[in-house]
Amino acid sequence: MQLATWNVNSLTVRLPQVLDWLAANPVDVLVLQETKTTDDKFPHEAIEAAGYKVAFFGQKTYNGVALLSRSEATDVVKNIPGFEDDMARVIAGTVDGVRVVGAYFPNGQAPDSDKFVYKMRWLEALQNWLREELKQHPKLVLMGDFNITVDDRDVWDPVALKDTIHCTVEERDHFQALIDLGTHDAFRLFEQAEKSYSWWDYREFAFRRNRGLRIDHILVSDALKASTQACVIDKAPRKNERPSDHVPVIVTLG
DNA sequence: ATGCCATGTGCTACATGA
Repeated sequence: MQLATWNVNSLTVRLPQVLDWLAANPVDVLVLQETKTTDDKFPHEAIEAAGYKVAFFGQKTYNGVALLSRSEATDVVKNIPGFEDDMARVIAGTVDGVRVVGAYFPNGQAPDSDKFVYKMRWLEALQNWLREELKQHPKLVLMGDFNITVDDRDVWDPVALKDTIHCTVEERDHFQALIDLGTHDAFRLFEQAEKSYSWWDYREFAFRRNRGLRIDHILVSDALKASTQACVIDKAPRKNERPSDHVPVIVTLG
């Protein structure tokens, strides 16, 4: 079973690239972030024609998430239960016995901003919900755009970016709290090339210079760790015309 | 210190992203 996550930065713009990518990478599950479209405009027919069931949860202009799967997802949940949120950031469902949680974590803007306070509240709520989800569904995958670098290996210039957004101790402590619930950063279960990133700024030729961050992650629960066979970042779509600034991350479960 | 680019809205500039 293969599962993937991709922040597409507007599904309206990126739909042809998503369909091309799925044709070349026929994963069983793909979660999308930043679809940036309302549910009435979501391109579900094109996705279904490509052989995928799809659950989606969006809003105008910002955010928006989707869960594409070969088998239809059951027990679909949108956003974090009990956490009041104007923003469409989470979609979860059970696919082939695996609980899949796709999430677009808040950006946080700057460590001294109101948006950072919201990010911390959101992370706290996610952690509390995930603790319960893991009890219900030991086989769980949390994946998406975390907007957090796990450690300095995930940062192209850790000195210059020390304590800036995505690199603060507070954010990394929250990431560790998710790990402490009984999950594993699938990417680091395997040997990886140095300077592996999942996002590069559109400006300053950041991709060509490999000035990026690894902020898109896949966490597999304890019960899935032994069957986790590979985790890779697919940089190829970043070379497309009009690329997303993020690329897909893929995990293979045995 | 800011914009550098990209997206959506729709204000022919602004908010947001990371």
